[in-house]
Amino acid sequence: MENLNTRRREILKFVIESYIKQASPVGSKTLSRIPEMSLSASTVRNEMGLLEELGYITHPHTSAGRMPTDKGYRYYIETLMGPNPLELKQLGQLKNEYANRFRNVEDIFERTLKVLSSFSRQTGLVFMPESDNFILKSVSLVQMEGSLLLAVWLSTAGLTKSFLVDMGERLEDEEISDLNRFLNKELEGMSCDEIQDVVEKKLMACRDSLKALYKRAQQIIEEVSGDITHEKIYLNGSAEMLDQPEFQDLEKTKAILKILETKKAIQKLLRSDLNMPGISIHIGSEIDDVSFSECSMISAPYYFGKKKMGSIGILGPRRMQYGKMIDLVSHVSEMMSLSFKRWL
Amino acid sequence: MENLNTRRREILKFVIESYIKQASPVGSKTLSRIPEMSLSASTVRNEMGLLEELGYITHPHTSAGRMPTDKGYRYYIETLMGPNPLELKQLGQLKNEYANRFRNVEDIFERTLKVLSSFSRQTGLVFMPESDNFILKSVSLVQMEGSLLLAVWLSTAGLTKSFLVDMGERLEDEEISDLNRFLNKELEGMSCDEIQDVVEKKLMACRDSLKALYKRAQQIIEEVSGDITHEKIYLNGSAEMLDQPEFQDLEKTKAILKILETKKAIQKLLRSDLNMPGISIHIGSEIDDVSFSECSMISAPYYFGKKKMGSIGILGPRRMQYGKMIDLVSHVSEMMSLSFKRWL
DNA sequence: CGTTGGCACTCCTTCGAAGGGAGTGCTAAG
DNA sequence: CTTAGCACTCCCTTCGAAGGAGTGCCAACG
Repeated sequence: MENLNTRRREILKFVIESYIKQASPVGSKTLSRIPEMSLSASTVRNEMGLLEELGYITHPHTSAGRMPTDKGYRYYIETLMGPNPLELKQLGQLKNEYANRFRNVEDIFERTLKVLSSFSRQTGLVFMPESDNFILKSVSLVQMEGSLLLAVWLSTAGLTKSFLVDMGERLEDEEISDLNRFLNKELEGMSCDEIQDVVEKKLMACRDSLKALYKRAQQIIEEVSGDITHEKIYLNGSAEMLDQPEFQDLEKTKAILKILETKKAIQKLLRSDLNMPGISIHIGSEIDDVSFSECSMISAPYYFGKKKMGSIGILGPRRMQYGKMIDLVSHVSEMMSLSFKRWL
Repeated sequence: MENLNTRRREILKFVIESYIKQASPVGSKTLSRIPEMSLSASTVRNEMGLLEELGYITHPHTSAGRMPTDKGYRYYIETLMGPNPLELKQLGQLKNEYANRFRNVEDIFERTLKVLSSFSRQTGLVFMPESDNFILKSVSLVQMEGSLLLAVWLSTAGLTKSFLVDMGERLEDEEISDLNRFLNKELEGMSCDEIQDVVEKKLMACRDSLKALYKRAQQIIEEVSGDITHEKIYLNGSAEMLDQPEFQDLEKTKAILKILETKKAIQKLLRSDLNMPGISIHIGSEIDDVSFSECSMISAPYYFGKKKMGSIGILGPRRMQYGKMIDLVSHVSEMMSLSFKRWL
């Protein structure tokens, strides 16, 4: 990698930054004109030829200027790019979005999604994995019509999920409240997986006087089974980024929109990013779906307390302002994580 | 309206149906070729000229065939269109999607959205209005860190919403369960609006011995205020319909996608449709946003018991198979409503 | 009088050729 | 090593011609 001397790095940097700004290939003449680099177009051409040979830049066709490759972008992000944080004003607005206390977790997710898309003007991503992160805080049972019972599960993070369970016969009010107490006592603080695995043993061992209760409890838990949480992913703001010139090609754009709508590919990527520490960046074809060869994605985890809970990110044209976008995602993930602290 | 004799109606019908199928203007020669209508192209031309004068069809330019106007489509739907229900196979698949019992309301919404978009291959719409439909079934209070209490509100329809409330000081477990019982007893069966309006009077009048409890209750209710429900609208499946030829124009397509993403316009339309009985159809410019001049929307209400709860629908190119689509929306709304019956 | 064939006309679409422009690669000289 | 010059390549836009589809109108026909 280190076969680039200062001048070549300068040239590469300028090519990339100019391309990010202008969205059109940059030629040798343009470069020779900038005062800091007092070189003739011809010299620049030689250097650019070399940079192309090394795979950092490329040509759409013979008589066009140069534009960065994935490798070029990556080198730029890792080595060339100076600090380019959000402007203070933007950062202030961003903080403002998280200034009010949130009354429930759903609002945090919603706000985060909106913030990501509106500040980046690209597609915002919020991902919550199917997880052992679901730690049961409480269960509450509500009598419904006939033999039906509604079990509302609440996680420590404040997420609720309800299940309608048919108990076979209508329970007495008192039986329900006994059951309620019992479930809460036995299951509180357990993770999703534990509830399934351990519950049988634990409940099995309970005192004979509670056997009836135990049977009921099992009935409920069976119904709920492994389905207390499931992966969720939210996308927003795809339309606005379509104004970028890379989305001129109707067919390609449609393909991207279709894949975004299924959410699968993005979901997979965010899931694997969760295993990485810190911020992940995928550039162009590094996203394995061909349709995204003109896109990049930046993601970062968010935390519930000390525990990684999920990840957020943005997806936009490969030609994006990486510095600012990385800063954005990183700030948002931090502020989002902070917002959870009331629930701890 | 009734200035159309049989032959003209036949011609209009054929023009519309052919245009729906082929997506390109239909000329007099095409019409004269069909055996049922043994007329010369010239005669057809005369009739078409008249139909155009009456505003049922139009010309993109002099040397193009005819295509329906909004008025033409409406006349077609209301008068010309024969019964054109879903095929039995499709209907079977549709019913199959609702064959399993749903374990919670969110699943019903999710499934419905998916069904609408996948069967129509257009954008599916599910709308839940901010409503007096929220009838409180139960509240459950959960102790969180410090002085925080999480209040989980459950509606009769099985929707939950949670609110984190700062009580100022940490409550005793017993106090919480008293409060819990109290709230449930006093508020159960009340609508969203009533909770706000009546609660003060009702709680005010309570026995002195409960005054402390009352104060606490009020604290919680204030926090929750009018925000127990808010309007929700879900869209899905916009990408697939972009394959239709009307979405060739990139700029127009972008405009549509942008407006779909804000959801506002659609939301407004669905809201007003709720006041109509039965199925609503909006054709082209009848949707007041200009971007939708090439689109139509079909919506129908769904019921929770006897009560209108919200509406669902589809949005697609104006050139759609109205018969089948109306049948689809109507079946889905019915099946969705049926799915709620377990909660009643 | 409704129906029909004929015909001129309009307008869109496609195609290819021409011209201009931008940028390159190579070469030779400084 | 750097630079100026130059031929070359390829894209993009413009333009006009050709072809095609469909109309509107007119005159003739039963």
